[in-house]
Amino acid sequence: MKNSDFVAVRCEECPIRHRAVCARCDGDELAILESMKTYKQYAAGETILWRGEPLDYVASLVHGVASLSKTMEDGRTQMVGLLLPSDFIGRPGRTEVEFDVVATTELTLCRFERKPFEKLVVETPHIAQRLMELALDELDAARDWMLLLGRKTAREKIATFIDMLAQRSLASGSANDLKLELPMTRDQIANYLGLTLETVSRQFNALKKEGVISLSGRKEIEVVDLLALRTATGDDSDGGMLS
Amino acid sequence: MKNSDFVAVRCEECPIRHRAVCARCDGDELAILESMKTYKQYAAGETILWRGEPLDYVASLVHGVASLSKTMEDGRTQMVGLLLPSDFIGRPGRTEVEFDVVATTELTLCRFERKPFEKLVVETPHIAQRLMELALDELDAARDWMLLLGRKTAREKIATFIDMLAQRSLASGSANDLKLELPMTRDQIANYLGLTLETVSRQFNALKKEGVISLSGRKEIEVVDLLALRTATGDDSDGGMLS
DNA sequence: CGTGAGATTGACTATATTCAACCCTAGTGG
DNA sequence: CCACTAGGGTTGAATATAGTCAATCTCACG
Repeated sequence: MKNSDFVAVRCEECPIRHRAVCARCDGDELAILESMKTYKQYAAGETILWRGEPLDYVASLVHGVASLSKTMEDGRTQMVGLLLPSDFIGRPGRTEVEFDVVATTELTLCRFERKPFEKLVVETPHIAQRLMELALDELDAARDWMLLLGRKTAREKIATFIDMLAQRSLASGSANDLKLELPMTRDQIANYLGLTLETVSRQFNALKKEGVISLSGRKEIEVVDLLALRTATGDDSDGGMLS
Repeated sequence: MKNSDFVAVRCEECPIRHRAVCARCDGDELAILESMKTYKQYAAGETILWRGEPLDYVASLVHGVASLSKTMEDGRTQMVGLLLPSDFIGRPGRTEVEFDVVATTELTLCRFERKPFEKLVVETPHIAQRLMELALDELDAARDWMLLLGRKTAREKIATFIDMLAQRSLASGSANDLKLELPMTRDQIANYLGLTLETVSRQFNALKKEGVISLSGRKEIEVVDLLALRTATGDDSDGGMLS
């Protein structure tokens, strides 16, 4: 489904109903959220929030992909998070974010005004609990990424990145052939992995030459040899035989 | 104060009373925690929790320093968090940790059995809210560290590390000369910064040669030129003039 | 005072970056 | 319908930065 096809839906039919911040809500709670929400679309490349900008809305990502990134004075940038459908933007008790939030694909947000939402969080343990879980999931993801950034080789970084996309594709139950669409340009992938875009390109083509993946077009990847890919991530010695 | 001198205290007199998970608790809530808590000491180098081990206790770090680290099959390790006094170990809804928790100095924990504590969290919004804040603080710290790991040079990493220690020393109100004690060995610092211990050593001595810091003994550092140190972190162009 | 873990230093190497040229290809307008 | 163009991607050569391996030093401790 293309993002531009998206139209507002009732919460009960929302594709992220069971995973977003509203996951634990019962009917009454959902009705309140329903009355508060507004949808907003963004085009690929558009900045959703600038670092330091006051945070008037919080939101759930309905579909599409967004990135969180930090930039140094001299222009070096590092992506510090990747937001996928059901992920949450904004946090209780903070009035601004200290990174940029950018749409890497077309995307749709389900937004709530921050102030009323914060009031709702206090009154609704189901939402507070789910927010806590989401924050802890992000923390786990950040820590895995720290290991990647600090200790993995370029090859392992690329393999880990592709494997992550593959896992997600399999988990989301869609076609279980391993054809993936890259949600980012080489440059953005480089910023995510702490590499340069040239190194990203070289490693993609090295894996292709070895027959681990195949590439076609700019954003299509197919995983040809999942076992070899797993081995190349450096994460485990058995190439993921247990999964 | 040496850790070994620490003896159990009443919560009201606890050094981390206003920053730990109990920060928002009123007298009644504090009385409940008081009745549940037990103190436990660890020696420097001792492992507090192994990755994957079942989590029977959660705890606040009363004093000393602990580290969270992940290790790859081939032995490469990356520290993914540094725990300072008032930081919390363990999390609601998870029965194990997926990193090792190690004491880098002598330290004292204020422990609670996990099950009763989780029950208390549900019944006590003051604790749940504080846990959320602590989790978000950790998330911010992790993201800053991702920028460091992914994009900073060895020199910038070392300067950032020393600056962080200096900030903390100033903040904790202790003597405002900039003499610091390193809470870790070169090897541990290397694991924190995504470097090798040789590179850590070389960069420390380069900064010393340039007169930015001075070193004496194994763990004593003095910041001689804070402005130069700030500049060397790469974080801002003005060397921190506004602070 | 001796010992050993931790730290330093040096020489060499490897990996990824930098700089530069060139190549696709999707989208545009003639 | 085709040629043009620009943004993204690839490839190569030279370089730089941090890693590796190895020898030596030094401090803190018994």
